[in-house]
Amino acid sequence: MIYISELKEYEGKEIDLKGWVINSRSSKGIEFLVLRDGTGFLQCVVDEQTAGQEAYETACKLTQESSVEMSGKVVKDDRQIGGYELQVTKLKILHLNNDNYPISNKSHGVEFLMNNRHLWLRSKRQWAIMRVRNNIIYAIHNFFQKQGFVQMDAPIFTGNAVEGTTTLFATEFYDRPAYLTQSGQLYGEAMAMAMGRIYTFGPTFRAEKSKTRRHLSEFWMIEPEMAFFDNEMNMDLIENFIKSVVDEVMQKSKYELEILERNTEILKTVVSDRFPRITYDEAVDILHGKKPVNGITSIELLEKDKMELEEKINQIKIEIEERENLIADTNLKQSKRNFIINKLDVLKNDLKDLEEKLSHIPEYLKSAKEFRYGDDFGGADETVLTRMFSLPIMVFNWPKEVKAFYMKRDEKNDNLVKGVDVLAPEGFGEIVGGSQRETDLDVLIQRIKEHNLPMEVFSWYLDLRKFGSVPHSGFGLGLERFVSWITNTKHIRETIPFPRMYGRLNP
RNA sequence: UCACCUGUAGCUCAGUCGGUUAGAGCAACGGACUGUUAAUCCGUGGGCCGCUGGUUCAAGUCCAGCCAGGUGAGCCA
Repeated sequence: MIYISELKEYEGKEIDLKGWVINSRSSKGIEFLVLRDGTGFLQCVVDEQTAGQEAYETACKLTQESSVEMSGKVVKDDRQIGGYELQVTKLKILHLNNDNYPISNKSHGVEFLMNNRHLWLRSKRQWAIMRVRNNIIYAIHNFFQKQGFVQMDAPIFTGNAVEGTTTLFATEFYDRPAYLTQSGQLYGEAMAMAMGRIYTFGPTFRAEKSKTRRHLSEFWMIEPEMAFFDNEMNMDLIENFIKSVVDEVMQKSKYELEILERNTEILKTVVSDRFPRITYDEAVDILHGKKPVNGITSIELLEKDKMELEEKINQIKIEIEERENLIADTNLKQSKRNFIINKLDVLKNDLKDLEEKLSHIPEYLKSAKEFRYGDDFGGADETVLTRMFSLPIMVFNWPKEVKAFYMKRDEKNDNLVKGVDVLAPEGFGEIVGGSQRETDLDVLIQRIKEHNLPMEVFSWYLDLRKFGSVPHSGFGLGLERFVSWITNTKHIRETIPFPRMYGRLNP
């Protein structure tokens, strides 16, 4: 058996394939079947003349997502997606679907697709996202393993909230209350003191009732932790890591990124250009419009975006009016009229989207202008900041109030901690949060008290500062947010096979 | 938890000022067409207008409550 991904080795040869029919088109005496086999997509032509009457009649019976087995000749054809097509000589049905396949080749709403997630995964776009996800996971392991990091698994059951801020999923552990982990970091620090450099790669749970395109209740996180690393080295590692993964994925997932219509020019600059590194103070100045980037301030850029949007909206409104005048003509042929009405629906949807975008801009402006020094960045602020750059940006030196207790304070300014957030461009927001960790026992005890955290839970963690305490740093990367950005998928729910989010436990 | 938006055929959506028998495209089914790319063209079937109550001579349309979903805020990766 041959897979579609291997076709270029079999040009002109007769091969056997197995797969599912995703679409069929017919003409008299000729049937076009689009086949998928998990490795790719291929148009198969069943011509009554060459394949024979029996195969042709079988082909005519086929319904969407029926499974088949076929033989045929591989022919180069530049018009096709993969560059090849199959001229079928033999065709056998493995399973003919009696019921209609729910997901058609037309548009569907999110709720319907999510209810049919188990079938939706077969669709081309979902297939491509999952393949890229796989290559990202592989590239992540590759990067760390090549450098000698040790992969470790942190426990999923935990006794207490690590940071005390987020809501955890409560469960039960032999009649005792327990929680599902929200981070493996503290355990990662312990392992780093044993192994030098480690990384975790596992599930993380947050019981936040957020319903946004950036949140999941269950997601996968990569958390490296390195002994003898300060925050500078940490930032260097983060940047090299992201560059390396993006580079590898671009090489391995060319076809998938093409299906996803990903602009790879931006990804190329991610690999080649240095990421902007700005302090929290500088980020605030940018938000306030005091500090221009590439000759333009945030306020000016937003005003420009607003004008461009308004122009587009006007254009669409004119188009809608023109078409409405056309269908007012009662002599118009019915089919022509329907066609125009469909086009109108599309235009109205576009208009709705653009108007929604436009309506957010005043919020962005307000949020940016009125941002209070010392606060954490909200979604609107992140959007404004990343809009200023085309590369991921690293924001470092944060006010201690908005960050976790374990972050190392800045020797030069006691109000700041050595944390770093990486914000992905193109509106994708925070993908990495990291920091140098506090190494001083007394300072750490003080911080735990300040954050009102239960001291007894941290006794083993404090041991790490009692015995051979060393400077160390680490970070956490949200896998699904990373996949969202690389694949240019607006909603995080499409980047994991079966998302668990507020209001969604099935399928 | 709060704010805004949505719920009409299997799917995506129209439905004007409350007024006759509820509309289209796609999908399904039947037919035409020998190279289609979400093919096209002709035809057929398909409805608890989210649920409950209210206003009215009359409700898909107006009002209230509930349910479900979407987007954002908070929180975060």
